Amino acid sequence: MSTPPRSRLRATDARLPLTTAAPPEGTRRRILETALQLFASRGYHDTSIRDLATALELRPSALYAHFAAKDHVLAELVRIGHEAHFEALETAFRDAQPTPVAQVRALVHAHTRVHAEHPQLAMVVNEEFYALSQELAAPAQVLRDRANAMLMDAILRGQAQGQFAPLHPAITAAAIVGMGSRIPHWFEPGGPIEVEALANTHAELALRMLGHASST
Amino acid sequence: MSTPPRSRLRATDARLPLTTAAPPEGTRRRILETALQLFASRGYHDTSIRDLATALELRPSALYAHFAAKDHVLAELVRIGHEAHFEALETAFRDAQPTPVAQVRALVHAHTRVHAEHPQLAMVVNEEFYALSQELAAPAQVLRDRANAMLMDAILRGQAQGQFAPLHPAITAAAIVGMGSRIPHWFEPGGPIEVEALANTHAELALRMLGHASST
Amino acid sequence: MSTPPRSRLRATDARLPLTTAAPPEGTRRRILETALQLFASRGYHDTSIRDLATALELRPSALYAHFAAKDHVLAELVRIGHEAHFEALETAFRDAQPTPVAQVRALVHAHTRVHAEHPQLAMVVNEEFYALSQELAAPAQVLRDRANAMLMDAILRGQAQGQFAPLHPAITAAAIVGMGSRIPHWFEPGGPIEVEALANTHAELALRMLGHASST
Amino acid sequence: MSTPPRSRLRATDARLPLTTAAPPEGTRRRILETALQLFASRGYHDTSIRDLATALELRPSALYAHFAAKDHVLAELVRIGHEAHFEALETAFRDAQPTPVAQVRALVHAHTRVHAEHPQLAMVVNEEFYALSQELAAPAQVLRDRANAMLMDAILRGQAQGQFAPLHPAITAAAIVGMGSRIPHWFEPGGPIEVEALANTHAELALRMLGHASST
DNA sequence: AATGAATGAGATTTCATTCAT
DNA sequence: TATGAATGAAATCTCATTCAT
Repeated sequence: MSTPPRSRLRATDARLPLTTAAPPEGTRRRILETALQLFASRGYHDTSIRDLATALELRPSALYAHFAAKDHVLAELVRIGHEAHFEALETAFRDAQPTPVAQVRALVHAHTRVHAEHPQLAMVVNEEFYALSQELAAPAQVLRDRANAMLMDAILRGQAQGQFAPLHPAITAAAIVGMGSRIPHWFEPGGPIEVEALANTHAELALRMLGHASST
Repeated sequence: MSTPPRSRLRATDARLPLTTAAPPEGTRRRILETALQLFASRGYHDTSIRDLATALELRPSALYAHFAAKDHVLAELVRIGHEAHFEALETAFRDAQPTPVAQVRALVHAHTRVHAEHPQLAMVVNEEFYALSQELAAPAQVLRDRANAMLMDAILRGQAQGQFAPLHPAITAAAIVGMGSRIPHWFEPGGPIEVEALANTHAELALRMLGHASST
Repeated sequence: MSTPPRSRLRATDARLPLTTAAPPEGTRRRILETALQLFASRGYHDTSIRDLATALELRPSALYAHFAAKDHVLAELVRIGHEAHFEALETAFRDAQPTPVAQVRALVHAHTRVHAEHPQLAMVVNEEFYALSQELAAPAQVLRDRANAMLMDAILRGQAQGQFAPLHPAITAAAIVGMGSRIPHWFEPGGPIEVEALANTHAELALRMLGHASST
Repeated sequence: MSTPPRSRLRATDARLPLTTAAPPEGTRRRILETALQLFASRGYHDTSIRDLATALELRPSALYAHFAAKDHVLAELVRIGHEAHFEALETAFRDAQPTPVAQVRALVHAHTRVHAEHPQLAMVVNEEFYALSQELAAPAQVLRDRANAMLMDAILRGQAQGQFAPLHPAITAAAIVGMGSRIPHWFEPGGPIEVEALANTHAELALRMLGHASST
């Protein structure tokens, strides 16, 4: 933050609610909500403890009653984000018809919804993840790998069963996952595009990329 | 950089050459090359002038004979990156057959090549752009908008001519552009995937997303 | 301060008390007292935050809990000085007989006392005022203008009533005011000249300059 | 100088000619003229070698072919100022009738002229003198003391001869000298007051302060 | 006489954090 | 749970100056 007036934000700086994976109320929750907003719009390294305290109308030292250090706040947000994401994918997968097409559709739909409904969390999870030490990032990394595996697994089963004709499964999977990651960079909640429409469109785009016949 | 031992990097920290849009040699060029590497792997705000000077085996004050301020180094990299990107797209567009399909294929191919051949520059251009003041970012923003317009224009012409059946042109364009932006996050130059293969695959994926008939 | 050994001081470096317009006690008061001494003897621009912190047996960063920036310390001293000066003049004017002669005598007497009793504050107020931005200097400028107006008004009334025969009112006013401003450059508190004697002498000199008949 | 926009100047920043005590032409002269302007309006410590070089359209290192160090530039200006001042006083004294009244009138007239015609030099001589080490200031200090002695001597002779009735010779001398020193703080060359009128007025004010009978 | 590149010291200020209260 | 005061380290940047050219 600091002195030079930065007018452009990376992401919306609206005050968005946290997911249910966060603590329900109290100062700890307020800190997380405010940090989320600041980390998303200015970045972790460009947000100081003083910026955070100022936005909370607290003194910097007060934060240390709730978090051991600045990076623990980020780690908690990253954890919350990954848990919300993973749970959404797991639920979608469990509720889908047990076919690769249905599963990919469900996974991409859920992946998109999470990114569009929680763009700040998605921004922090995707862009500020690398500011964490390996130790603090580890729990999130596990979920990240499992989520990717779910999608890759469905793609490969679909290919084996002849429903998909991917040009290159790994490249295509990266493209599909990336479609979601980019959402907070351009999507505006409350704008002209509905979250549900976006999720459906992304699901169909994924199937098109995979060469699924009926998706024209 | 700071204290906490960060083992994971955001992008390759290999020493990659700059594009021809950069100054040919001398200390200014060395500063840009080194800054590119550091900004790409650790981020602009997590790279200090001291880190940069140390990597260059110079004293911090020596940098100020070449750049007025830290953000001017970033601005120059962002400018170089956008110019290289824009020139690649322009050349590809000019050399392509004058049909929407050929043009989209050429644009996506070029877009992908630039991101895969200059992943550090792509990372800095895409992720650290927001650290610049509006004033310093303005020249790059112009090129960014023009590049997006080139693609969008080809998509809409293809749709009008019946070669494309996009589900939603704006969402699809964002997905296509985003495919490139994500490359430095996962693609390793010199790894198992060739740049040319990646570029061709992305071009075909784009046509599939646009619902181009023969791309199955 | 810096390297070159400066042996000569501009003003006494004795530790003089601040006026009652200053905060009564605490670190903020200590900072102001020490800054006053340093700014008066070495000048604002030649006194670093480190010099100030060293003299206070504090770390430089500790000062920022009390003042937002170095120039805010100067601005506060300038404010205190102007308030003490203006109040002294106002009180003297109020308590004087309502004749121009008595008023000029009272104003010059008070003006002189303030400069002789607070030579460091007078030095900082007169010589370092220009180091402040217009914004920070504004409150002091208002008092300065009002004080000058009080004197000028009395002079012009005395002239209109025939008690004064000034050669040139504006030049004479500048000379009278300047007599006070020069005090910290030569007057030594505790030296051979008493403050009260100096104040009386300056008052009579002012009346002589104004061509007041009985002042021989 | 530096970043914060300082709008108020201590003295006129017009480009005024140097006295004949300065080198006649060439870069050394240009440096002195430009330094005079900057030191007078912003102060010695707030003017950097870079500021000076920039104003001269030279590189900072070029200055070192002409002056050994920054303080040598100031010392030279201080020397020039004191020589011009002392010569003016000496000439005026020599040409005056050999009476205390005529000598005081001549000395004050010359003292005033020098300050009014060279306000920048007067400002630097009076306010930045203290930035010099004792060694560099010594030659100027000699002239300063001799000039004060000339005036004090005339005053005491006039008192002994009954032409002056000073309330306190030392205080009065300080007031008379101070009248001149204050000139650059308020007097504007080319403004409504002529230099000659100012010099005459100051001379009469001095005689009034000294209690000279006919000066009413 | 002037330049470009560099330096070592130091400038002001901000950083995350601690600790007594 | 929060505060005010303080700290040590580090941030960006400027300083006067040097030196090879």
